[in-house]
Amino acid sequence: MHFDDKIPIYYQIKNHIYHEIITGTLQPGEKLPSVRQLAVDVTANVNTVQRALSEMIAAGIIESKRGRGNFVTMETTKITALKTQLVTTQLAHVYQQLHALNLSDEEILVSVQQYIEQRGQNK
Amino acid sequence: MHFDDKIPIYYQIKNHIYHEIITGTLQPGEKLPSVRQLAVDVTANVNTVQRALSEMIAAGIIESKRGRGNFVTMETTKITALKTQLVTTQLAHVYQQLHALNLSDEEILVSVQQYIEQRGQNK
DNA sequence: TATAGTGTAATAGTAAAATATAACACTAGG
DNA sequence: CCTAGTGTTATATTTTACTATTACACTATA
Repeated sequence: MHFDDKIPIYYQIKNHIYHEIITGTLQPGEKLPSVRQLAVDVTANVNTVQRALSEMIAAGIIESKRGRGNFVTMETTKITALKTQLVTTQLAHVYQQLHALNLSDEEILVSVQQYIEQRGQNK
Repeated sequence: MHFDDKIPIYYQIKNHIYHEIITGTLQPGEKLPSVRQLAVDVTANVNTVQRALSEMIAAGIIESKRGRGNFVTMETTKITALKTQLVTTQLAHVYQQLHALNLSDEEILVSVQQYIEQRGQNK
């Protein structure tokens, strides 16, 4: 797995798994790979994976069953809530950043639109 | 200055000064505060500030004159190029993230629009 | 020419993340 | 009951960013 060296690995692992849950790669109730297997998958240490998992367990997205494995929550409301939370975080961040670069609300919207259009052409 | 503990301080300082240059708080050719003063301003160490400055110097945005101070480049083309580069980076990042959350191009655009609208109301 | 202000760099120490490794606790299945 | 597979935890070590401190190099000016 590719890591951004400006962000803690455990944090990136957490985000990675969250994405898999939200996109349905990991279904509600599904068992995750074992922590040892996950460590191999993402090329990180077991303790680092465990730290990521611990936060997801604390957030109620993952349920841990000792001796059996880690499972995605069956409460789909939690998952949709997670998605909106992540989306909002992203929007707030980019808005704040572009605003700090002196772009008006209108300019922000247009720049997003243009980025998407231009991106469609280069494909 | 407020720091995000998930991102290196020197990196945040660099971004902070870039923003000041782009918004015109720091004009082309203008002298920056001394490294020691900057360290006080942003509540960080001189070496950390210096690391941020070094990268900006390497990027050609800041010119360093030993014994005199650090100065914003007079080449305004470099500054406008920097702005577009920073904006594009932000757009690419948020697009990639939202796309990874399974949002279509259309949904991304709408969500940005809604975020801005809703934000206007809460003010 | 002396001095204050500037950038630059080196050293040593601290803190946090990540690693390697091992051990412990529990579960399921043969 | 034993064993393999699971989560959990602990220890020691390494790495990196950051800090504190000091020293050096250069510039302007009183």
